[in-house]
Amino acid sequence: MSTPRARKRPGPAGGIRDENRKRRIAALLDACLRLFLRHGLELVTIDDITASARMAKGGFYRYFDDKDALVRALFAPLAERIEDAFARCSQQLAAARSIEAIAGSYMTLANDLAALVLERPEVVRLYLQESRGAAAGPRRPVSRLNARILELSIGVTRVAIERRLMRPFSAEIVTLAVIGASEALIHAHLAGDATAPADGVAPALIDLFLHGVASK
Amino acid sequence: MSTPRARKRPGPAGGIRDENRKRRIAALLDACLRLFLRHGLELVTIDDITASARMAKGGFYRYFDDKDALVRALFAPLAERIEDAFARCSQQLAAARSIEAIAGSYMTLANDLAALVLERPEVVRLYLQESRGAAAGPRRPVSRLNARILELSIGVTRVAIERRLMRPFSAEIVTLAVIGASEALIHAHLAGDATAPADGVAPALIDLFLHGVASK
Amino acid sequence: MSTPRARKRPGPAGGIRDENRKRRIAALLDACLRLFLRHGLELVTIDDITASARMAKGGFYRYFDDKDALVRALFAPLAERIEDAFARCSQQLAAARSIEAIAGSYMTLANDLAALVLERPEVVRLYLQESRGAAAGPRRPVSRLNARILELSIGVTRVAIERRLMRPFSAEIVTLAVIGASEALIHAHLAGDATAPADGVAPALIDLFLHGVASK
Amino acid sequence: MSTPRARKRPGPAGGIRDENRKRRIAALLDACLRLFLRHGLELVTIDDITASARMAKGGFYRYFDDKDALVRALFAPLAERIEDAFARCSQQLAAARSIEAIAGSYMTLANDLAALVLERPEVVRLYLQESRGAAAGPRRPVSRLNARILELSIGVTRVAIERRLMRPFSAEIVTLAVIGASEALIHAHLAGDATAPADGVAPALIDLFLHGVASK
DNA sequence: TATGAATGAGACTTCATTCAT
DNA sequence: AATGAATGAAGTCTCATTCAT
Repeated sequence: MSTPRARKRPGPAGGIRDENRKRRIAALLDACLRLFLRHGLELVTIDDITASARMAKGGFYRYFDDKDALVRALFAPLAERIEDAFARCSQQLAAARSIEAIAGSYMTLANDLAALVLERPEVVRLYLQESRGAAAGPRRPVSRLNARILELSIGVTRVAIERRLMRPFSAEIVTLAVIGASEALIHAHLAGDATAPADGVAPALIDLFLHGVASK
Repeated sequence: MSTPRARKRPGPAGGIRDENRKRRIAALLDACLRLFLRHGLELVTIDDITASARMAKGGFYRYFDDKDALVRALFAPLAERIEDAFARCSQQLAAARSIEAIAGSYMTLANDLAALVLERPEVVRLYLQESRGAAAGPRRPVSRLNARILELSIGVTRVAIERRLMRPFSAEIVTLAVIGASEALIHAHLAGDATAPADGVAPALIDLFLHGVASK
Repeated sequence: MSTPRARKRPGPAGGIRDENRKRRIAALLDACLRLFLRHGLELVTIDDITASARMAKGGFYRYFDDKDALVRALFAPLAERIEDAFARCSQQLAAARSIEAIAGSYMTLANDLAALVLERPEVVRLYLQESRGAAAGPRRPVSRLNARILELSIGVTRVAIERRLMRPFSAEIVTLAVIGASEALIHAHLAGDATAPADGVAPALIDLFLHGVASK
Repeated sequence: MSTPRARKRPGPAGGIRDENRKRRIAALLDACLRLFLRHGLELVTIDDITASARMAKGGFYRYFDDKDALVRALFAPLAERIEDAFARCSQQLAAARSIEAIAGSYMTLANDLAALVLERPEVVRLYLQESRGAAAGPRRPVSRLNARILELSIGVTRVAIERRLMRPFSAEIVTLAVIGASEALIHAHLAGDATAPADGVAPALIDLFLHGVASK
């Protein structure tokens, strides 16, 4: 999805220079992630980022063309993992012949995404923070990812409805509801909100969506 | 040296000057709402706003101290209406003696909030766009409103659980799920997203949450 | 030296309108004097002045073309009184035939100027505050007055030297020394400086300049 | 978000970058000194200064936080030299055992200050121009220096009176008179005033203050 | 006539980007 | 290759002056 500024890089891949390069890119991504979380994408300046990464301002432009490129690079691994998770689910769904196999496909997707949240909580939290904002300026790649997730999700939901795993709701409505609810819970959890419970959230949410809240 | 902002205005209330004043404030709020929706709070400049409202740059500062004040003014009516809606619901809940009365209280709340969405769709959409962003800069008042809504919602959810209207879920989990799902649907609807269905959303959502999606 | 904006004024001189006019001009001069003393000529805005005079901003421009005109009007009476005092002294000097008459002329000048300090302490203090500043912007009239005082003073000093009332110092040097010393003392006194003695300053200063400080 | 001002500079001290840095600071101080002298502290804008120093607007802020900091930097060497001169005088006074030694201490002070006037005539002239203005805005540091000089001067004057070098005048009065007279003469001299004599000013002033002007 | 609202030039300051060292 | 200094466009805000009410 994004590539650091292409230049002739001296030294062999994996050599000292290449290592330095990777280390600095990681430092920049780390720094901007922390700052973006606290202040939002727009208010953070290149100066803030390079200072936080303990490098000179000019260094930034060796690795990224501008803030947009940085944001793209920040979310690229997330986007890739998400694409992979949905692709796996779709493949399993296509191959599934039993109700159990279908349900299992969804569980695989849920597990893959949950794993992603556990592995990259900050990036996920930043995604949740920014994904609903206006698709302008440096937030554009985040908005694209948001739209893509919705698109992929509606796809797998349609299958669930077609296969009668689900009552015949509108796929869009169910998808938006599930995504909205999940995102709200994940966000509250990752934001360290005191009101956010930490354990048993996933089973409760699944129970809630499967059987509803009504007390009978 | 110094310039106070609020002064006594000339002319009678309702006179031409008072009218002008109201018209210009409305023009500013209108303009910024449009621009905020398209570009987000941070990227919109005072220049953009005054140009869009067809007034001189300096005019802005006669009506608002800065962008923060503008944002506060933009969301103040929304916040007030929301407080009122929850207050009404709380009063009804306190007075309710039957299950039906309790359920009715929630319907009242839902209707009040739905009416608000219909009456001020753009402000609501802007709220949804910005509410999850970092609580920094001009977005702070929006974040406050966001926290307040969660707080109020958890309050009414607790009652529903105590009164056995609901299976014994964690109030936080249910609240976050319902708010998240509702917001996602409202946002998709208001954003004019092609994938967003317009009609029957509310009943479908209620059905979904009450009885779940499981096909049996 | 300066005149309020010339306009056709309705009503008879001394009538109600003329009275109002005078009252408002006085209020403006009063207000600006207070503000100029505290903040200096440049930092005070028209807004500050009209607010302090409890009138609308636009009112200022009915009476003065701009801040320069205001400053001119503020110092005009002072300049006039000073011209008069020097003129009187010059006349007396020209008519003086005895040493005593000459010395008396200087005492008259000193008394006239001292009376001026007592009658208009604030304007005098403002003059002292601003007179040595750069002759730019609204301070120009003050600088002119400063130069004029020096010119007039050198004139009367020359006479004192010619008439052998004084040892043959350079008139410029003595004049600058006397003016400088007097201004410093008056300024310290008017500024309410704790280190500034209030009584017996004039006799001490005269003694000092006549006979020196040397202890013999 | 935020930008700290002072950082560690690259390159060795005395290297090209360090030299550049010093050259630009000097250019800024030079430019502002010229402009301040002509227009006064308040009327000179950062734009004027950077244009006059032939650098970009934003460059100013790499070296100074704002105009106040610039003024402080401009007067700092002067203030330091003045403190030193008074300290030297005080030490000599404390060690003096004879009338001649005491008088010599004052001559040392006078010579030190005169040397300062000769070495930094423009800054001294600016000091004289601004020192009596209102202690507001960017002029505050100048006012502080002014007060400090008076304080130090009164201190050394007291000694002269206690040691009977001087007739028993009020220390404040004599100090204010001497400072006022000296400043007026120095200012007239530095301002290149046609009426200001250049030579023999100091001896004449000393003679004047020691023995007075009276012709016998 | 009096009021204060509107205008727009201009001051201060920040910051993305380029570039000398 | 790395650093941070220079540039200048652009944003925030102020204020003298004009003008509608």
